[in-house]
Order: sequence, then C-alpha cells, then structure tokens
Amino acid sequence: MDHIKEEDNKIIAKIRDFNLKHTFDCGQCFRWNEQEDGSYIGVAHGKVLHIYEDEDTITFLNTNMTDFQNIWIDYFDFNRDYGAIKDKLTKDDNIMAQAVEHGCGIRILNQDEWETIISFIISARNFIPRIKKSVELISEKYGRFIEEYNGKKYYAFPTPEELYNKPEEELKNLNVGYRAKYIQSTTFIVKENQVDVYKLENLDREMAKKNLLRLMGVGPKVADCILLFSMRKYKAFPIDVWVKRVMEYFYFKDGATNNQIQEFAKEKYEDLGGFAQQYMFYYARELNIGK
DNA sequence: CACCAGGTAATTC
DNA sequence: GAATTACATGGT
Repeated sequence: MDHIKEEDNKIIAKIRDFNLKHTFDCGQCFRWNEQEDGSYIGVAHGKVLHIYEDEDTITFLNTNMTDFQNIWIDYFDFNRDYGAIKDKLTKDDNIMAQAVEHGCGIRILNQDEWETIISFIISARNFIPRIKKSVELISEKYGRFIEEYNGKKYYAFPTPEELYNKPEEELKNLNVGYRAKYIQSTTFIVKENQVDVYKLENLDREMAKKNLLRLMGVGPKVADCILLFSMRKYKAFPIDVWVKRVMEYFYFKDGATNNQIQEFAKEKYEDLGGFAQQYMFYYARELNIGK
C-alpha cells in the first residue's frame, strides 16, 4: 500500500492484492453491499464506508485520514503482504494456483468479535442472502443509528447490552428461525461475562476455541470462522460443506473425514491455513462443486 | 411435496 | 463416547 492521499472526505490509495468483489463476496462478511455502479457500501466498527475501485487505485469515501489509519488499515489487513502468501501457497500446487488466481484480491478482514460470533451462529445451515438479511434486520432493530448516507439509513451491529434480554419470540422476527434461542443464550453468556469475547484473541488458538465452544450455537466450524475472521488465528481452517467437497474433489478421491482434512491442511498449509481455506471456499463456490 | 441451505444440540445406542 | 435425528424458514 502506498501513495495514500487525502482529499476532502475521501482517501485515495494504491493497494496491491485487493479486489472489492473477491474480498466482500468470498463469504467472510455479511454487511457489504454492491451498488449499481459497482462500488461497495458497508458498515463496520460503527462506521459507514463507501469504496470505489479502479484497478489498484482504491477510493474510500465518507471517511478521513484518522479513521483510515486507526480503523480501516487494520480492518482490511492492508499491512499484510498477500503476494508473499500467494507465492507460498501456490508453489508446487497447481490446484491452489487456480483457486488463488480466481480469488486473487481476497483479503481476510479483521472484524468485530461479537458481530462475527452472532453472524456465524446465524450462518449454520443457512444461506448467504438470508444471513445478510438477518444481520441487517438485527442491526436496524437493535443497533445504534449511525447516519443516513446516499438516502439510506445505516445502523451499527448491536452490542451485547443492546441485544440482551430479548424474548425469543421477538428474535424470531429476524428470520433466524430456531437460531433465535442460540442468539438469546449466547448474548446472556457474553453479557454476564462468562466468556469475555474481546479477550479471546490474546489466548492461543486452542484455548480461544475452547471458550467459543461454550457459546450456544457455536460448534467446531463456526468457532473456526470466528477465530479466523475476527481473532487473527490464521491457522484456523473452517470446514463446511463447500470446503469439504472441494478438498475431497481435488485431494481425496475416496472421500475424507473432517479430521483427515484438518490434518492434511495443517501439514500442507502450515501457518497459512486460513488463507488457503478462503481461496478454496471461494473457488468451490465458483466451480459449484457437488451440484 | 421432498429436498436443501457456510452445522449444532439433543437424543439414542 | 460415537452415531442419528430434529431443527425454522423459504426457495426449487
């Protein structure tokens, strides 16, 4: 990332290995929406951001240099060298080379822990358009109003306090079905400080995961997503139906258990498991494997 | 009308 | 403990 400059209410920067569609549509986040002109508007960390892309020149609207430095560089992981990651992953692996080519502009976002927990609880046995809708509904109903931008009102994701003590029947209006009671229970546990979700990042991956698994609706796969997308545990390799299918398709002709795939990923990708998973997930969806 | 969707909790063996 | 089964909701 270089040539950062600020013009009124706008940041312009040249950023390598960053593509809006790849980053926002690769399944890691639910609050970014493509606009008619191809730009994206999203909410994160209580701010509304609008982004335009023209090859490697990226324009950030509705922000300033202070927020860019303090929030967005870290959120978008701009200080990490994704070129080096891709080189390492694709060395001696033709399949990964194709996956990386397809998802060349993916960056793993550093999202809010609490928002990521609730979002991925909702994601279980669900599908992405509905997950996005539910997260939007939760924010509109319980979150703090941020501002009106381009004629639309934007709301922050509600804090544990704001989501606390809501009747299950009310939560069901969020289109989350049977997950309403998971949200209710998890909010209770977090609000009562039985799990301090903002300190888990400081624990090692296994210990952080162990704590996450105490939350209702959080199993091994959802926990791995939370670790990877909000707690910087880049060895985490979440295995869902897509990742399982694509890994079996390319590397296990006779099928494999999740444990076998985990061991394989640990061995093959070492410290880069999370990045590898995201390239493979996005590639699997593109290939529509299993359909 | 079955079957499925970024799995997990509850139940059963 | 390891294997089944139920689970909301909306779309094909």
